[in-house]
Amino acid sequence: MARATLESVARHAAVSRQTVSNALNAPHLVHPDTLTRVRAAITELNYRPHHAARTLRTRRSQLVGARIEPWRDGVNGAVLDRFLQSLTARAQADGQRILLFTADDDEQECAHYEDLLSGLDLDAFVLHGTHADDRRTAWLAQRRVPFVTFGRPWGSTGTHGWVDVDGAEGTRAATRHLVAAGHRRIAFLGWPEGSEVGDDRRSGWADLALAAGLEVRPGYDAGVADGLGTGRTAAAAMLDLEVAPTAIVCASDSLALGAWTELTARGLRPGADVAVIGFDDSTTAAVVGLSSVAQPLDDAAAACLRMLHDVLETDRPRGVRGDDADRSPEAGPAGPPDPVLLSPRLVVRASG
Amino acid sequence: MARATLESVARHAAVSRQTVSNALNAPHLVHPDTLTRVRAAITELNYRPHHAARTLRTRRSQLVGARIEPWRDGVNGAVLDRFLQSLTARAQADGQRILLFTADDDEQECAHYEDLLSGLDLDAFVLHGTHADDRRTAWLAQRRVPFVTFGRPWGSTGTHGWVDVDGAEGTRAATRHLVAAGHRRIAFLGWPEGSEVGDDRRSGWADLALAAGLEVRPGYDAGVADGLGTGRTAAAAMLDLEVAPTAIVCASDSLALGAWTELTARGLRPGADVAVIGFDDSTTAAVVGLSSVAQPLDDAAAACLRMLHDVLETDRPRGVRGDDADRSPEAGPAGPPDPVLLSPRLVVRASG
DNA sequence: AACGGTCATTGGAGCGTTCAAATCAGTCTT
DNA sequence: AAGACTGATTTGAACGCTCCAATGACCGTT
Repeated sequence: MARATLESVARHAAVSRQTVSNALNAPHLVHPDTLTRVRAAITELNYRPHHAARTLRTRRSQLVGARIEPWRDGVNGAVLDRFLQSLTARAQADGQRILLFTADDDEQECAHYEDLLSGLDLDAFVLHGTHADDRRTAWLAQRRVPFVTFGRPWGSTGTHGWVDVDGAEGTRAATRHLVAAGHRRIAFLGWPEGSEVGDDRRSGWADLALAAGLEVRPGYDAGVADGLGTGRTAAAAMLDLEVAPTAIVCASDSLALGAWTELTARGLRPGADVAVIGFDDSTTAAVVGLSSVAQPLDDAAAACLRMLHDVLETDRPRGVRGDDADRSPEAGPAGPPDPVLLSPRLVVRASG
Repeated sequence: MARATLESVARHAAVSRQTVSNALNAPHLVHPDTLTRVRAAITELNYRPHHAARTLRTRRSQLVGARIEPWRDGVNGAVLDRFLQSLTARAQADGQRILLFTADDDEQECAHYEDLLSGLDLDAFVLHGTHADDRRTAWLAQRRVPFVTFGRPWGSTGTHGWVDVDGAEGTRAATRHLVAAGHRRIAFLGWPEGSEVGDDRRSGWADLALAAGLEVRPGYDAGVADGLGTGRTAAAAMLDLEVAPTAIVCASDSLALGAWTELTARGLRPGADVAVIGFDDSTTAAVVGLSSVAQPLDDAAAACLRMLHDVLETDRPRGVRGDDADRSPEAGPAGPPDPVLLSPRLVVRASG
């Protein structure tokens, strides 16, 4: 059976091509009676609009590009994986699709943008892992390509829409929870200074430690590379202090699980003897009973797509070609959408 | 600057549209001198073929669909993540792109196939997580849609191309390694019988235990749901046996890490006192020093795409429309490509 | 009864590409 | 020297869709 086209549906419903097209894309333009007749024909012939033909005409592909990472560390990899999963599900519900690509660095990523834009007419991109002076956002903004980032534009004056999870709020909540449980000596086990995400998470702990007048001793603030091994040795050093902390807030589950391992090795019970709270709520944390700060990845993905939707609406009002110079005046530049900063959720388990 | 088209390139090189098209798709048809001239024009105008237009004409989109999982367990999720990453990279190098979609079950997945095929003209699919009587493969095969699976067609007589990793070979290698190290009482900690992948991994251990005449006592073969907690309790039960095993081969890293945790809790050193070997080579395994069987995911992805390439070549010789009935005779049905069964690699670390 | 106005619908054109057939040299046959 | 053949290139059509301008039909107003 040959594929159904607008033409064949039109013949079947005794109307014109354009009316069928309108029934699909602008139902308010077509008479109710005609509408039902057309819709019947559509289902009967099992018609599906042909994506490529539509793209060719409208310059909209309903495709959103997302980079998949070459493999960072265990924790972040899993986070991206879950984010992508949510993104795919949300986009799908909205008639859009996620197209994957890889790149070794930001420069190569920009080159891929070029390919994907002129070759596949991608509508937009979702970036992640933003950092200060990110050339990717500059590249896209300059060319007026719609995009949003999962991750705020650290430092630089971001003129684009972004969605992020408030890391400081997460560690603050963790620390607050520990304070409420009676802890006064709460340490922070994070990454070396200089990583934006790490510094942010550290600041939440530091804020509350100051505000609550906690007993912060030298050695209560460690910064090591992410990993179970490094986390374990750093935790060991804390426990060996003359006055050891009674709780440790960590910048990642890897570090927290390292601390957890060290505790159990010493015969200490996480939670009962020394509290530990991780970050990212990995499945491992769930299994061993490690409290952790969970990022609302599904909400983040939804927010990204909602924002993208708005950007696409305001940017190209009604199929206007990208002829630069003369943008339709009534739409205006409209400025970037309001950023979204989501609060993470503290998942309390046995460890704290 | 308006986008370059075949037309504009043609004018610039003083040839016709079609010659430029040929220079790209069938260089042997065009005169060497003309070729260089056209190529110069292409680079000068920064021309990129327009994907949608080509798809509209040729019915080939260069797009391959892959399903991203709604989140299984930690281990399998990571495996899929790494596989997708490799798949994306390999496809990209070959001029193809990976398009993501999600589905709650096999039936819904088939519905998506329909959408993706007639709407987006997807060229092919890569499936994973195959099982006996998989309706997805039946659906695709019946409609003659090109696809390969990562995972063999368990039980059913698969008439499609597939790539898989030999799980039995992995556990066999692990067991062999332990035998070589002098172990005689080697237990297996796996999943309940009935899961195809789990049974396969168990069989490798069972094979070698028989062949090497190992001392397999009651309780040396456990089957529990995947997870750290379940693994730990199952391992505890083994260690409590009157004659405990000196080594444990596991069906997953989750189980192995559970066993590992139980060992350290008892003051036993993994490797020195009781050997433990996991499966899937997770990052956690790497960090804690757990030996594990690594799946060659990058090779698997490459094999999938190579196979897909072959299927696409033989199936639609030269842009032939899918008019069923009259397939070009010289190509013939050609049958499914030879399956690829990859051997996993045992990564030996401190634990065994 | 002629006029402007809204609503529903229509036909033609064009998006950028490839296919199929046609053209036009030049070379080899007989 | 006329025909058949090869190789390089061109032209028109088509893929399925949406944009745009135009067409009637029907309404109320002057």
